[in-house]
Amino acid sequence: MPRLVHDTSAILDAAARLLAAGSADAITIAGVIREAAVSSGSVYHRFPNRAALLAAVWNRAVQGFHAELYPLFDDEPVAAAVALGRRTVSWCRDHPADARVLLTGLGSFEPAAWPAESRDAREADQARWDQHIRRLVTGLKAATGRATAEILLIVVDLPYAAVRRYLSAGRDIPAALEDIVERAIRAALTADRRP
Amino acid sequence: MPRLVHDTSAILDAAARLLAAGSADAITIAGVIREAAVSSGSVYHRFPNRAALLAAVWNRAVQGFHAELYPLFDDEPVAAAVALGRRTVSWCRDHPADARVLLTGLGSFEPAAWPAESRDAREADQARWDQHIRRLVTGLKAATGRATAEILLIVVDLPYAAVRRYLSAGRDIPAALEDIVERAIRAALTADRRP
DNA sequence: GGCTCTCTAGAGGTCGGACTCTAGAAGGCA
DNA sequence: TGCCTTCTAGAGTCCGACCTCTAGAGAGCC
Repeated sequence: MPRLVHDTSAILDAAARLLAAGSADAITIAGVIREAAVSSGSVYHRFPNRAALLAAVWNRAVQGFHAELYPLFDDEPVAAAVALGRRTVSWCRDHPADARVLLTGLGSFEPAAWPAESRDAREADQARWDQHIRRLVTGLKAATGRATAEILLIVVDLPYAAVRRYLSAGRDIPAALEDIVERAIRAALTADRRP
Repeated sequence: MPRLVHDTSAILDAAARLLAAGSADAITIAGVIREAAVSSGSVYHRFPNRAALLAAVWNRAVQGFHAELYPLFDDEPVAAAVALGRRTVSWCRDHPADARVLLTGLGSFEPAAWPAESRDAREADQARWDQHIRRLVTGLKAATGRATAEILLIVVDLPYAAVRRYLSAGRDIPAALEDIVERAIRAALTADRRP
């Protein structure tokens, strides 16, 4: 009988909680079994191995994040950059566990061991994301005269840096951080450049 | 007979290399034994356990980094902030393995399990570093009117974000990055603020 | 040469985590 | 009611990592 006593997302939630309490290697099958109060049979019925579980944790987090940001790319370049920075901050505040997953970085999730379908799903989303970013960079080059490396620092890396300080320490993200990020992005994108 | 066939720093170098190839949990005693071509007896003669080895790897990296930056705090605030940003970039280029150690973050090195003397050494250096940062923040508040959170983002987190993109991907840090970081810091610290 | 003391080599003990396997619980359907 | 099919429980195997322990190598000193 298809009973489905346990919810798959509850297992992923437990894994994300373990990660928040340590590193990605804190996500062990034994740990998930304890944290989610589930048997090993239930875990292995859903995920063929630990790598597939890690892949599911990562893909769920990154797809949720991207889905919230995609609509913001439609705006005019500088406005889009500011909106992306602000929304990055607020998304991290609203989804601290998934934010910790992204902060940890793909490399810790052993993507080389993932099953093919997890890898394909990730690459499909990554390609779509990269395409959005490339279009935005092109627009910002025309609007501000900055080079690619400079734009990526201001638009992508700076909001990441803003939230990292608080997420990695387990502290709440200050309410003023959106304004701080916006000011920094605007200043770095629009200030006069010295000769 | 005090023979000292193996150098302790060679063991730490091997550990840093293992970290660069993966996460901090890639630093296993078995891995160090292989990577440094050393017996387990030699490792445990120097370090009572794995936590002490991790502590030595972390402390060596962070102390080397801080030692290079301390002299730069003596300058006038905005100039000091710019110099710190530039030197952070160049230090990471010159010491990629240690830069990867710092990038990984203290939390991955299980500081709770460290022996007391490693913990004391870390806290002493951290206190000295915090004191320098606090003085700089005070100076920058007076010079620019920014709040603490905004200054920390611009001065501390932004240079970190600039190098992270390249270090985590294992790519070389571009020669232009110092200039990019300097422009971003100056712009964010000195631009007019909207009401 | 003998003695000491530091350091090394490497065999094993122990433990925890990944994964397998089998018995069975329980809804839907004839 | 009895069968099928999905899902669960949990015991058990295997493997790798941390750490211990002992025998001994080799410089310095008498």
